[in-house]
Amino acid sequence: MKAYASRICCLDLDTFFVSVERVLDPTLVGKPVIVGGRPGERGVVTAASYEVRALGVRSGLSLTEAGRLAPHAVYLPGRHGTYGDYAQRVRDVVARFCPVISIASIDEMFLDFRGCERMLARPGDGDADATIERTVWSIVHSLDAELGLPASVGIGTSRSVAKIASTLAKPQGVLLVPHGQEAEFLAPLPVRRYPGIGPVAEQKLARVGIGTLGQLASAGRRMLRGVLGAWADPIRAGARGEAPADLGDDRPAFREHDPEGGIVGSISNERTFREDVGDADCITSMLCALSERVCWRARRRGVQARTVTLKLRYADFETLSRGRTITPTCTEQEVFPVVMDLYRRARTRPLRLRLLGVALSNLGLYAEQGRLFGEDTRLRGVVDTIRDKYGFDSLRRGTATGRAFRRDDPRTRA
DNA sequence: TCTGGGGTCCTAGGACCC
DNA sequence: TCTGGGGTCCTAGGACCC
Repeated sequence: MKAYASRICCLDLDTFFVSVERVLDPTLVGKPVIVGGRPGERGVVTAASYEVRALGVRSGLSLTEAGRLAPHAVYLPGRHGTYGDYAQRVRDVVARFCPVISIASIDEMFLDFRGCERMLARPGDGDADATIERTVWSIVHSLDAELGLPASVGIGTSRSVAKIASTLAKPQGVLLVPHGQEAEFLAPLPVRRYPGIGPVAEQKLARVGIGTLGQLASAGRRMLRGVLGAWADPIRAGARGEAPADLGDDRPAFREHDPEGGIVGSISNERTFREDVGDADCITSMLCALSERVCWRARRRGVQARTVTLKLRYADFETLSRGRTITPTCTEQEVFPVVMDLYRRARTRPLRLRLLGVALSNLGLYAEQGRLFGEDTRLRGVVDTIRDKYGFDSLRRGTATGRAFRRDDPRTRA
């Protein structure tokens, strides 16, 4: 039996948040549903059912605009903990069919069937592609039958092709791009379909007369480098269906750690105020809460951060960030003062604020250190235990000011 | 009609060191 | 004293994804 020609599958859950809401409340089936908040609120659509997509509502659209386009839709605030639980159930189902899974996001994952030939093959299968397609349909049917969640799958020789195929397969379909036909498959598609080409790159390409992936594939190398920079070669190769140069395809299935032993990634929390804020106490309180939250998440992951970054957005949407590299930490006692200092340096305009954010990056493995012992640590251990069980918001710090971290302040005791 | 929140990755300039 | 280049780290910002 011949081996699979580097078969990668992209499994994407259709309108995932809406689908979960419909599982929990079947009366929503067939109705126009928008997840993200209520019209008029500050925020955007995070998921839109097909019924409202027909009206022009897309995820990312402001709720105000959504309210104008679809005033009679059912608006739901969203419950991300629940969506996360369902995402895990989906992964459990998929894992029964495919041992190598790479989680791309809450509603999307990549499956690699290489090495599973003997395990999957059935007498009726014509060839390897038929085996894989049949297996993928089994997954789709299982997700539907066991969880009530529709999914679509694209199959190809690279992540990019598989991903594009999965979007074309919707709703609840499977699309396989045969090996050798990638370029042909991609050629008529607009460049924007290619993962990594966003609005800016699309505009740049449009200016030099490139609108489709076929045009991009046959564009001159030098000219393309002038437009896209270092991106040009890998994207051009991808558009030609050349999998080895395809962006991101050499990524390991799970990238928890980098080669140096550090932890890849960052932890951030940010908040847009319901109304723009100028009050100093309110700002300090928010920075305190954000510091506390990111540190709690860092401790849960067992990591410490070497970089703390403050994000600030003024009422006129001007956005800036200020960061600092510090001795690795995962405690708000150390992070909050840095955040406050960064804030004082960043806040140069008297204009009210729209958003504040705190991010931890440059993460490393947690090492219990001497300075972490003491009453603060024990208290934090208790607080963390409760929060791990009931969620971060089960406990709130009883303060609205920056004095929260003074050791002698009784309100510090959560 | 203003534009969320969680991320990843890349770029580019300056500091600093050899 | 002047003149370098290369490498790495730090910082800020931006494109992009879901």
